[in-house]
Order: sequence, then C-alpha cells, then structure tokens
Amino acid sequence: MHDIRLIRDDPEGFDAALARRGLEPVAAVLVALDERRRAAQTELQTALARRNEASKAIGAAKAQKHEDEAAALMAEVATLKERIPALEDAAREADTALEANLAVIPNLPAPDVPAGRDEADNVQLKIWGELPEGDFPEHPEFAGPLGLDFESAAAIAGARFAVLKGGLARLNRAIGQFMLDRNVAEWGYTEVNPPLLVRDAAMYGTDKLPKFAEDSFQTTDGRWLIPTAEVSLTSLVLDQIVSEEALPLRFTALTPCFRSEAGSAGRDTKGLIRQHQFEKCELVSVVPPEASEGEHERMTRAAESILEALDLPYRRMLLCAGDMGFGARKTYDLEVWLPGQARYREISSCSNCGDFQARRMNARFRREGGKPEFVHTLNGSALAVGRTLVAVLENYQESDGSVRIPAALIPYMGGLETLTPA
RNA sequence: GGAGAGGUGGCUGAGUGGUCGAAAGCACCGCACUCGAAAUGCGGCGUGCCGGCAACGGUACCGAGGGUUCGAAUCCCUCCCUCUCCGCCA
Repeated sequence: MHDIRLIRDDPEGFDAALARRGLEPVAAVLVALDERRRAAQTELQTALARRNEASKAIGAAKAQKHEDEAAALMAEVATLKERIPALEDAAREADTALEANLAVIPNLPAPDVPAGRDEADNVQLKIWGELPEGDFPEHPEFAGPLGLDFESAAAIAGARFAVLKGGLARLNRAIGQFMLDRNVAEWGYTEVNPPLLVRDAAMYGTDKLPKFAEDSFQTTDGRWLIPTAEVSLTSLVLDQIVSEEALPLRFTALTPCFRSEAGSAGRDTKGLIRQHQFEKCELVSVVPPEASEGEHERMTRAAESILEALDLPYRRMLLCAGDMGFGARKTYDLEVWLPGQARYREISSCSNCGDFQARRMNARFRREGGKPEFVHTLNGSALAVGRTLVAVLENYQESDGSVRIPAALIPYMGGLETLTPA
C-alpha cells in the first residue's frame, strides 16, 4: 500500500517508478480521488463540528431550563441531520474508492533495480559451484523406483500432487529439517509453527488480496490456505506497535504451502517442480527502515548458504522491475542447477518489501520517545523443499539409478548414504 | 455443539445518555528537593485523518459494523474475539 501523500507530493516520480515495471501512469487518477476524498471529509467535518457544538449548547440550555433556546438549537441540528448521512456516504465512498485503487498498485522498485519487462531482463549477480558434465535424465524418469508416485497422487487428489514413499519421503523430511535447523542455529531465526489457515486480513496485509485471490485455495468457512508461510509469519506483527529493542524480528517456519496454480496450465506439468501442495522453509524479517537493505543481503546469504552446504550449484539473480512480485521493492532469486533440465530453476526468492506490507497491515515500531513508524518487512525461501528434493535427486544421481545422499543430510537420514531403487 | 461471563489507553481498572479522549493507580518522561540516589512534590504522557509554515484548531476512535437520539464508551441489533463450565475430539 502506498502513502497517498507521497504520490500527491511527487506524482511524476511515482508514475516514472511504475513505468519501470512496465505499468501505465495512475498518479493523476489517484490524486483526483484524493482531492475528492479530502473535500468530502472537510465538508463532513464542518457539519459535524457544528452539530457537536449545538448539541453541547442544547445540554447547557436544558441544564439552565432555557427551553426556548434548546428548542431552537434542536431545530437547527435537525436540518444538519438531514445533510449529514449524505455527507458521510460521500466521504466513505471517496475513501473506499481511493483505497481500492491504491490496493491494486504494486510496490515501487528500488532505485538499484534494473528496468525490464520479464525474466529475460534479470541480471545474474553471482554464480557458485561446478556444473556436472554430461547428459542426465530428469527426476521423473528415474525417481519412480525410489518412491516417487504420481499415479497414486492423481487417483487421490488429481494433477499436480505427488506421493513420496520410503527413502524419498524421508529425504524430503530430512531436507526440511536440515533447513529449519540451519536457519535457527546459524542465522538466529526464531522457529515458528504457524496457522496454515488464515483470515482475509493476513492475506491482504501480505498483498495476496485483493488481486491474487484466484491463486490461493479458500475454505468453506472463508479462510485461506496459506500459499506461503510468509503470510502467517509476517502477520505476527499485524496491527502491532513493537518496541525498537524488539527489532529485528526474525522468524522461520517449515510449512506446507498451497497454490491453485491458476494460469500455469501446461507449465511444468512433469515432475515435482510445480505442485498444488509443497513444503517450504520460509524466512521473515521485520526491521527498522534503515536496516532493511542490509537485512536483505543477510537473508539472501542465509538461503545461499543452504545450497552451499548441500553442494548444489546455483546463481543469484537480481530481478528486473517487471519480473518482481507485487509487494517487493527489490528481489533476489536463487536459481539451482538442474542437470535433467540442463538449466537453472528458481529455488528461492528473497524480497525486501520496504514499508509496503507494513502499511497494509498497520505494523509499526516506536523509537525511544518517538511516534510509531512503519516497519520494513522481508521474506525469503530458505528454501523450497520440493525443488530442493528435485535438485538433490538430479545432482546426486548415479548411472545405476541410485542417488547419493548429500553429506550434510546423512545425519538426518539415520546414517543412510544412498537411496537405491526398489 | 450447549450454557454463561466479558472485550475501555503500554498495563491494571472506574465510568448515572450531555462539560468523557475518557477517573484513579502502575509504568514512562521532565522539573523541584538531594553531594548522588531512594522517597516525596509538581507537571507531562494515545492514535489516525483534515486544515495550518507553525503555534494550534477540527474530526474520528472505548473489539468491529449498523441503529436509536439534538447528543452514545454508556441504550438496541449483528458479527468477531477471549475466558469459564459441560459435551465431543488428535
């Protein structure tokens, strides 16, 4: 959510920043809505002020038994009363219109984010690890005998679900546990076990509503299945004023995530890359404004360090303005090398949202003796478990159909060093 | 699921429909006293929005949304949440 006052002060700058995302100018419309809103509010407040003043006078007149005076004032207020409901409606309507228009405008890109339309304009910032040489099969081609079962999943739940069995199921669990432990022990995040079903307010605050309702699943009682633990974790500060000393807040959670994948029909239909349900280990940081850039680097390093610990080749991409998510002002994507596809695929996305989400959810902090200020929020995956499983399978596969277990995961596998086909 | 109680400022907790943004206490800040501190005394101490260079003024907010009234923290309705007891349940 944007601060209308900033748009009012610099409409050209606002539109210029939106243009870097490839969006049309909207400042003029917003400023006009804001002028209408303020005019309506001022008119309403003037009427209310007179009503309040007269009502007090009525009380005073009655106390002194000046019934004629009271009756005259009551007649005046009666005429005001006819106007006030219409003024209230106008003010509320103008307010709602501005709010609705603001709520669907994405965050502005940070100054150091490159302009661009889509992923073709993203910038590779670093590359890590050695790529394996040769041709390798994709995981669906060899993971069946290891316990990957799409047929059962289709029968039970439909397309874009998977059943993992035996050692593969354990490997998936090992990956998640490993990540969660690292985020806590190495990077100081607080482990959280959050609700997976949330209210509208949590979805709205983390900018999943109103624009992306069709991307998530909703329960019959109106709650939402979280599309990412970012929603639950960031909402821990919803409507809060935290003390400055409490910051930074760093939360991590390993949760299932649910996505309808509306609009991705035909994409990634094979394998575990794009599922309706997957696990992800999420990082969320809540910091003072001046700390968010540094925190963004730190968070991204936390995610990278997991790939390094698993010895998975990856690269870090700086997303261009047009490829960033709705709430982000700057995003790094980590892309892991998948030998089966012979390309890098997104496995983590770390975003600095600035005060964009904080405004939507009214999340603030107070400096010593100061007024409340909006916090900055950040979120990142460290990492997506399902895609990490794919990366491990494809990078650690052997020609005999077995898969070696990365050294860091062996303790989590009860000492098992290799997955062998059934 | 059934029955009941309740949601007031950072916290505790008052509040007969009018002068209530709201007593009092705690916490916090400033000042006085003190060599310093404690204790004590005095003063201050919510947030959003609108207007204003500012001082300041207006308005809204006592869980949320409606309603009654000249006027609502207070009366009425709906919803949300918390707690207690019973039932059910991993």
